[in-house]
Amino acid sequence: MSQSHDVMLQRLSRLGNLSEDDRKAIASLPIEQADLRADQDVARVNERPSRSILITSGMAATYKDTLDGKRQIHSFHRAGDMPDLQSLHLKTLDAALETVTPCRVGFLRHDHLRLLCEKHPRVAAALWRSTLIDASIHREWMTNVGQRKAPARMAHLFCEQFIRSAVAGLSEPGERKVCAFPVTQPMLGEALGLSNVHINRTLQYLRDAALISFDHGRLEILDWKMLVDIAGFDPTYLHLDDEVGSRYAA
Amino acid sequence: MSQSHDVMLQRLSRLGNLSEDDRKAIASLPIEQADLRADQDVARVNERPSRSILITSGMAATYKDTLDGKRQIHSFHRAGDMPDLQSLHLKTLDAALETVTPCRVGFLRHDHLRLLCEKHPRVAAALWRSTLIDASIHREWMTNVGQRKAPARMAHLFCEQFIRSAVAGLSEPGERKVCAFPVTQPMLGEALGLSNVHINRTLQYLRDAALISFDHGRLEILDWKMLVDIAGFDPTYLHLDDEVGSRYAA
DNA sequence: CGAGTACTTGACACGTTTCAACATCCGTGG
DNA sequence: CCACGGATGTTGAAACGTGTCAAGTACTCG
Repeated sequence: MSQSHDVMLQRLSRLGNLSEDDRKAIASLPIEQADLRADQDVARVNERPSRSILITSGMAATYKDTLDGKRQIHSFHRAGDMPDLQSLHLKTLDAALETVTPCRVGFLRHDHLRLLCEKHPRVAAALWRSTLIDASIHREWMTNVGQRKAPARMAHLFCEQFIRSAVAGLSEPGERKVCAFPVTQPMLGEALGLSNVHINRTLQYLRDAALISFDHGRLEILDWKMLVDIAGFDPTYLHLDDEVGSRYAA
Repeated sequence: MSQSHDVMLQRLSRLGNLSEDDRKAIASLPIEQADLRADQDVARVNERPSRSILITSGMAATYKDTLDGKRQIHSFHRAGDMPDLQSLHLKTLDAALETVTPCRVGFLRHDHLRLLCEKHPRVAAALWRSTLIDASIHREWMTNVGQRKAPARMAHLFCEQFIRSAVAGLSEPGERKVCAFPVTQPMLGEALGLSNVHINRTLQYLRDAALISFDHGRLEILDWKMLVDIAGFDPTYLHLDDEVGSRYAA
């Protein structure tokens, strides 16, 4: 059992009620591991992959380029995420995937996954559920970019990223709300639909209000309540377990 | 076999290769039909539904309200769409659903759907695929709202809506590109993240450029090539069949 | 040490929102 | 049949948020 198996088992166990048999099937799934450098294209638009990727460690992002040279980041992914699982049932990739930091990834062959799904309906349901949560996050981002002004939009992203870090067991231990968020300001802009200049100024605004600190890829949330308030943040869309979710409820 | 069965069979056949046995199973799925008036809430955020909805005729929209009273429309749905199919594997609804026109809908009980999925993996795959296409559309909308200016954004929506209408067999026959798109200008604004005033002006711009006509809920695309160009539209994200898709390719 | 990338700042331009008023359409009841 | 009311569409002017341009600083990596 590789580190990838471990990460995948943990994630799927949280996504559904698996039997011992299901777990064994996952554990014996062939996974090819690889280590990737930062800022590498992992999958490109219009490709027709025969395998999907599991992030085992590090951070990656999915995005889409516009014809006129802009791009929109759709999501930041951490250990346990399967950013292009959709390709299991959609021939053509409609979004690209790149590493943000150095990543360890696992490659899951589609034929193996399909067999697994057929024999283990609960695993299939968990994987399906995973893609449904991605869609839910997309809906929230659409709402974020479409309806909120820069400060709220950025605050919202920070709230989400901290929770996702925490749930993946990656936030720093202790009282304070600290996690890695190793993105540049231009990338923040591409995620939020704002220019890098405006990102810079909005960051200053949130910093000056003593709500967050953010540098060297490290995010600390100094005033969770206030940040949630500014963002209009409601974690329902992350579809966390009831106990986990209530910890971050508005 | 009700009209809803008919619509569902057509849709699922297009989403996957079904056997005769699969088709029979779908045909014998219990579906409760209902007729709804326009502007009715069908499902609300935070509900925990035990059934999903199939649009059999008419148009509906999914959306999300912001805490400060704005709202973002996530998608417009027509015959064959299952706008809250996600609830099959996500307990809590994170988006609401309302009718835009009078609709005939079919209610699909989750327990029946789960049984169907377990016994008919190809049907399961088709349903899963359907939710994955929704997610893909979400990604494109996020990109649209985040990166494109008003005219391109609106042009993009019109391109998509015409294709979805056509694929559902709802566009008017003949050479000209005409379909029903029965939404008000304020609703357009909620879909595109623009104020109703600006929607009005952008509409005038597209009309004056002789690209579209749009009134009384009827959309005609007068210059498809030019509209696609302005929008930066690429239909890949709709994941149409190869033959159908190439008809609208850039 | 040098070069490129990220970050920061200021001034200005532009797209979009807001506000307010008015026109038009449509269904309903008098 | 017409009068009415409410929602929808239209217009103008001003305010605001965000983008663009340009220049300079500070990192980081080779």
